Amino acid sequence: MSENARIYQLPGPRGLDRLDHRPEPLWREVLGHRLRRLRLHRGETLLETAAAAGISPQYLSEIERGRKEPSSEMIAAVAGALDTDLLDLTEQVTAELRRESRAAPLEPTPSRATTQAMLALAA
Amino acid sequence: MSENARIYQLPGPRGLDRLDHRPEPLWREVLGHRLRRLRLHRGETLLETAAAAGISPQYLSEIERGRKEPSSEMIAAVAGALDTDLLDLTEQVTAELRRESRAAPLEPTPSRATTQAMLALAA
DNA sequence: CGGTTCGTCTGCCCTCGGCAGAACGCCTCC
DNA sequence: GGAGGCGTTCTGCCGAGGGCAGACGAACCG
Repeated sequence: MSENARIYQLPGPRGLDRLDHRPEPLWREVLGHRLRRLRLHRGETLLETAAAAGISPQYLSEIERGRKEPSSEMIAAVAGALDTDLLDLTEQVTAELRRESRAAPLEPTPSRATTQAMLALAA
Repeated sequence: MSENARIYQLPGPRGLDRLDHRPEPLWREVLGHRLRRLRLHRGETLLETAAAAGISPQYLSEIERGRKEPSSEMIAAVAGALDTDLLDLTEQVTAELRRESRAAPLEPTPSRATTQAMLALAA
């Protein structure tokens, strides 16, 4: 549990709760976000999931943070390691994108303004 | 319309109607398939859509055939050229994956056996 | 037949995927 | 306090492959 507490102390909600500020986030961002969510939900470390997927933990970290563009085989490998598949993943990515598009209206919602203020403080 | 007639005379249904024989197809295959469907539905050539997306027609062809792994920015650019977005695309990819998973039960369906016979003849 | 259009093949430059080692932050223990 | 362990991110770098231009093949038309 201490690991989870540590995770929540990471730099900011941006890594976990906010995607990029573009009109629409990029595929790798949403995907990565979803993969991290799944991994944390299973209570696994980068090391464990990466090992199960046959990749390095460093690389999995970058995938989750949308820093690298995983190949389709990599996506499949990580999905397998998380006991899910491409169908589930794309479904969840779709759901997340839908949530995002609803959460980004022309007028800022209170939680959105709060998040931006938090980001300004962090910067 | 002659262009469409020509398209249907391409090497086989595999390019358009059958994805890979793996338990689950790869992301780039389903995505590419979907992108080609969209483009053809709009009656556009590779040249037109590629130009609108700011990429080469050769490259778009490869993306559509699942030969190359497009970056997230490329996916967004092609989506934009096809007047769609990532949300729509992932939604359709999900739908297609669902269809695929239903179309691949343990016992072969008649259409599946027919397709395999066709592929054997083509090989 | 030659010309045109469309899609695919091929070779290649250069960007970035994927890794290993280093660094960082946090926690526990002595 | 320091040492050690753990989890994650940073950094540098080799080689895989993204993306392109030119060539090629198939189909169609006059």
